[in-house]
Amino acid sequence: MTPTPAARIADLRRQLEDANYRYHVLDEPSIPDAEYDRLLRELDELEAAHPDLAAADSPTQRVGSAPAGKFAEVRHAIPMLSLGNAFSDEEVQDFVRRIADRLKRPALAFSAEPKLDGLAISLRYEGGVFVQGATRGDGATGEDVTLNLRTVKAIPLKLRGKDWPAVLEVRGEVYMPRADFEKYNEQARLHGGKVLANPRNGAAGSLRQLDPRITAQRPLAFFAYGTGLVEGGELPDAHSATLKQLRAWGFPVSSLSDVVEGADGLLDYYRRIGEARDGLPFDIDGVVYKLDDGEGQREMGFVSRAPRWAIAHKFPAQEQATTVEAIEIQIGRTGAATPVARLTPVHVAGVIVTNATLHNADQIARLDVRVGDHVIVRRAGDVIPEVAGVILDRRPDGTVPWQMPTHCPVCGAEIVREEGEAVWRCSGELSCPAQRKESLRHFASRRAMDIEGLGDRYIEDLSDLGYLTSIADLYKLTLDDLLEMKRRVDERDGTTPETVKAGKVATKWADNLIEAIDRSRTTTLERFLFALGIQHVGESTAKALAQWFGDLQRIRHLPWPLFKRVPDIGGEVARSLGHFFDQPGNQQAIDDLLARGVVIGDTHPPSGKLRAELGLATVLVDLEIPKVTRIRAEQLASAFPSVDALLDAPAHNFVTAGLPSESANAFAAWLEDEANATLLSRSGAALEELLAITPEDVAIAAGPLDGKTVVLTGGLAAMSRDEAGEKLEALGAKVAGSVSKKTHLVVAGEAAGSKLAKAQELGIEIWDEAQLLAFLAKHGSGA
DNA sequence: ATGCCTCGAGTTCA
DNA sequence: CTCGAGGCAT
Repeated sequence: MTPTPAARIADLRRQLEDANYRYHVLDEPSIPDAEYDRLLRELDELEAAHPDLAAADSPTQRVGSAPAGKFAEVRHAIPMLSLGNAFSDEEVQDFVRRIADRLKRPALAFSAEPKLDGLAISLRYEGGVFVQGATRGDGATGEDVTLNLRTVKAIPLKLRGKDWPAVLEVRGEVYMPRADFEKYNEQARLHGGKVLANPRNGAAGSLRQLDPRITAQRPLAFFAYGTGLVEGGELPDAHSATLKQLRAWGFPVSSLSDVVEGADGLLDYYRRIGEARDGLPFDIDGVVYKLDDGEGQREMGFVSRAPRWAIAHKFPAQEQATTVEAIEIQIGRTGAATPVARLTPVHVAGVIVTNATLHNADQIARLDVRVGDHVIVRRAGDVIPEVAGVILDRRPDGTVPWQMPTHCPVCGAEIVREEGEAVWRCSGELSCPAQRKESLRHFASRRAMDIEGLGDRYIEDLSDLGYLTSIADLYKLTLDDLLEMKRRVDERDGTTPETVKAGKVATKWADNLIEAIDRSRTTTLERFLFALGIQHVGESTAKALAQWFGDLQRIRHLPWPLFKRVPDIGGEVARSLGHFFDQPGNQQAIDDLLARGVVIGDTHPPSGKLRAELGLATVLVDLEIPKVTRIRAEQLASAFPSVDALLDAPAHNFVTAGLPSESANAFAAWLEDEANATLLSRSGAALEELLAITPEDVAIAAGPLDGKTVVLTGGLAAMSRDEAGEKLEALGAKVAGSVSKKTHLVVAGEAAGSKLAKAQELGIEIWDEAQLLAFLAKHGSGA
């Protein structure tokens, strides 16, 4: 028999409330989401059909409709207190000692719980029904956000069980679980909505929405941690028992809450939670300790607005709010204009942060960071601070969206962006002092020419005073130049000249620098190529070029298409190389370097592999001639004996060679261009030259690690990672920078991080340092 | 075209 | 370390 509507409604409400309770309080979902939605819809329809049976505490009534004009003020009957903070073990021990002294009791039990990074609120229940919710505000007065809080499913609209006080105020924290925060932002980004800065701000912003329907869209959750006013009923004396009671009434209470004894117990709890911190589904900024027994609490009382019986023990902050004082741009070696936020200094995770990169203009636009904004700076797993988001609620009036300047702040040249690229670049090239300095810095760096002692300061001074205009000038510097420079810097800055102060010792740095420069004169081809700072040519590409071509003279005059024969060099990198060597200034610099004594020690003939790769057909393909595909190139190569024959041939001969007229015409048209014809001619000549040389026999002794890809991570004690890499390469291994499916072996040193985790995930063989050393020793290259 | 996998480039602070 | 993008395999 069908139940009466009233009975069905009551049944549905009970089922839905129960599902809510199991989901949010017990953390044990009892019915699938779809089933929950179906029941909710059925209840909604029944209530609509029977308005007389509607009720404010029905699960359908969480989302009201009309947006309120603004929030009313709510005076807290019992103020919402703030807590004292402890940042060190000593402060916690002091806290415990103070209580023990005053209460004359040595053994003290504390209720300890994680301190959620959310928003403190107070919930008022009358007769077991939720009637009002308010923010903490200044502690005495908050804002009435009842309608918004009703949408938070973890907050019961009606208490469970029985024997609840006539009036009950429950205090707790509204927060946004991390996973939901990520999911929400992903959606927001996808649909161009507002991205939340972090979970805490997400929760705060959501509760302050004037339209509860918006709040209902936000994934908010709640934990209860205490009570306020209680009338017409009693709560247990101990805090831990109160939490238990709250849980029974239907409030979510953190399962991490615990009762511990004494200072040692507290500190142990702190460490336990600290270790679990990263794995928790929500953000916490510390733990809270409360004296567990109520009588003791009453005896301890308050200081101003904080209880003497409780304290918050904070973790070092991973995130901090600060303000953007300016957004400046920095010009890199390649001219890349990187915006950097100058911040009001803040402590984040142990260091003072004043700068944070904003990556590029797109990133700024995405976050909409403006000068004057309050922002959140994060120093997460890694070391480098970043701006995680903007606190829009606190944006001052009159800010304007940031825009990339049109001209370089250093040299005044235009700042331009290549089609489809994310980075803007200063077009000043080497006429831009910033780019020149960065080139010098790169040239002198450890992995390039390795000039010890030529730090940023000297590069700055030497180039500002005109001693260094190009990298080649380095090898022209004399001791006198350095001393003169130093004297002029002292004069300029008004500092006391050290030469006068300390006599002979002060010239030591200059001697050392001259010697370091001298030492760097003897180098390897790969270091030299890397040091030149050619765009897209890093260590790895420089090494490949050195191995394949073997000689700077060959490389510096090579037409760009031939670079493409080297694995991992494609059109972009090849063109970049060609462009670099086409600049007379660069060729001059190379001549100067060689003339001033730079010696490249490891010149050798091109590799045999290169010869195998070379041919007229490949050159034609590499030239990227429109409509000339591999097949067409091969037809041309077999019909014409040489490049010269191609250049002399009339266009119709291409058709005779077998090309369709479309390709033949395109090729002929391409050849019309003088520059193309020259490039083809030069490529042909280079090809013949290379083929004429007997290639180096690449008889590589079979190493134990041939064909294996190895990744090094973490710190090693016996040697540096670079050294270990060299030794592994000597045994035939390819040393890669990141772990992927293709990695065969990961060597994990001290404090290995994400790469080790990834290796474990992929089930890749992992060695510790001892295993590595044993292996190296066994194969004759011990430490 | 699409989706890895690498490499290059840029960055902070003590 | 992270992001962007070049190179290459599918």
